[in-house]
Amino acid sequence: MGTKAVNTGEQMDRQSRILEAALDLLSRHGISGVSMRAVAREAGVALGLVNYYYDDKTSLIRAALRRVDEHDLLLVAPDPSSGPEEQLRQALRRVAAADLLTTRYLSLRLHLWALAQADEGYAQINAEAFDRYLDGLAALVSNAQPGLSWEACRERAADIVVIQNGMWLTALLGVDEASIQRSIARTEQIAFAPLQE
Amino acid sequence: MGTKAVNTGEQMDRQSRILEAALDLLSRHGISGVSMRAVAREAGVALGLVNYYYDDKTSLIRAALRRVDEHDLLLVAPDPSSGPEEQLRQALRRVAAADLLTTRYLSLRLHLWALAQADEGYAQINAEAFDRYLDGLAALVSNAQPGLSWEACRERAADIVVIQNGMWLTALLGVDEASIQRSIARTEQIAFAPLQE
DNA sequence: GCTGACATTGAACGAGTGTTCAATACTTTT
DNA sequence: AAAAGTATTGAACACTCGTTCAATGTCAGC
Repeated sequence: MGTKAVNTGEQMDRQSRILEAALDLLSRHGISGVSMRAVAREAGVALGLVNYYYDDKTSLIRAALRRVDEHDLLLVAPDPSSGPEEQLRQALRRVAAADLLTTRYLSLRLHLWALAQADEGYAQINAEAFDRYLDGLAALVSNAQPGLSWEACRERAADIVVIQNGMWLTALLGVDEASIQRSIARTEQIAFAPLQE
Repeated sequence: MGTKAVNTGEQMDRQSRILEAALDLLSRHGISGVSMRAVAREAGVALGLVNYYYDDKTSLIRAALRRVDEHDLLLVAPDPSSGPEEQLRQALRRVAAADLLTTRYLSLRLHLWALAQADEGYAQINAEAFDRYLDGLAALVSNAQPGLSWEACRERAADIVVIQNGMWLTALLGVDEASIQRSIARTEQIAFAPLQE
C-alpha cells in the first residue's frame, strides 16, 4: 500500500496535470481550444495518456466541470472559526477576492456555463451545483438571521446570487472595481435586511 | 435600381437565412455545433453559398455577434413617445420581457460572451457594444434625473448592468420568476434613487 | 532474473472540418 | 439572341479531430 501510495501519487501527478491543462486551455481559448492533442501538449504527456486517464473527451470535460463546481461550493462552506454573521459577511466578500476576479477563473466559469447550455449532460451537473450553492448561501443567511423562515432565506439567497453572477460576468467585460464594491454592499444589504421587508 | 432592389431582396433572403441558421445553431449547440456544413443544411442552401456570402467562418460569427449587439442596443434606445421617467422605467422592465427571457436569446448571448472571451477579435466588438449600451442607459438615467452629473449617471448605469447581466445569466440556470421581478425592482431603485446617496 | 501489472508512447484510422473552385443555373444588359 | 454578370451548386483538397491499439517502459513481488 505504501508503494501503491507512491504509485498513486505519481498517477495523480500526471492525471491532475492533464486536468489542469484542460482547465487552462478552456479558460484561455474556449472549448474549441480544448483538443485532446492540445491538452496532451500543454500537460507535457503523450496523446494516448489523456485517453488512458479519461475514457472520453466528454469525461475529461465533466471532470473539469466538477472541479470548478467544488471550488465554488467552498465559497459558501460553513467556517466554524467565526460567528454566524461574520461567516456570512466573509462569504459575500469572498466572491470579489483577488483570486476569484482573475480572468482565468471568470473565463473558465463562463465557458463551463456555455457548455452546460449546449449539452444536457453538463447541464445536469451544473444545475445540481447551482442548487447546492444556493442551499449553502441560504444556510449562512439562516444562521446569521435565525428569525427568518427557510423559505425567506432561499429567497434572499436567490436575489444575492443574481447580483453575484452579474458581478462575475460584468467583471469580464471590464466594469470598474468601484461598481463591484457597490454591488457587494448591495448583497450585504439584502442578506442583513431586517426581518419583514 | 428597381431591379437591383429585387435582386438585393433575394440576396438578403438567402444571406439572412444563412445568418439566422448560424444564430440558431449557436444558441442550441454552442460554437462546436456551428460548422459551415451544419449552417448550410439548416439554412437549406449548398455549402458553397455560405462561403459565397461570408468569406470566413470568422466573418459569419462576427456578423452574428453584431446582429445580437444591435438588438441589445435597441433596449436602451430613446423613445420619444413617452416622458423621460417612463422611458427609463420601460427600458429597465424590457430586459425581463417574455421574448428576451427565452432560452434561445439568453443562450445566444452566453455563447457570444464566451466567444468574445476566447478570441481577441470578437472581444473588441463585444466591448464596444457593451460600452454603447452603458452609454445609452446612462443617457436614459440622465434624462430622467437631470440633477445628476454625467459621471453619476454612468455609475448608476454600471450598477444596473451588473444586476441585469446577473438576471440574464441566472435565468438560464432556472431561478424563479419572483426573484427576477425583485431584481428588476432593485434596478429601478438604483435608477430613481434621490440625488446624493 | 522473471513475471505480471500498471504507465506511457506514438502511429494509424475514419470521420468531420474550413476553404477553394470549376461547372451550372438564373437574370439582366446589350 | 447573344453576352455578361451574378447566384448557386457540390466535388475535391489538405487538415484536424477523437479514439484505438500494439509496442515499450517502469517497477514491485516472487
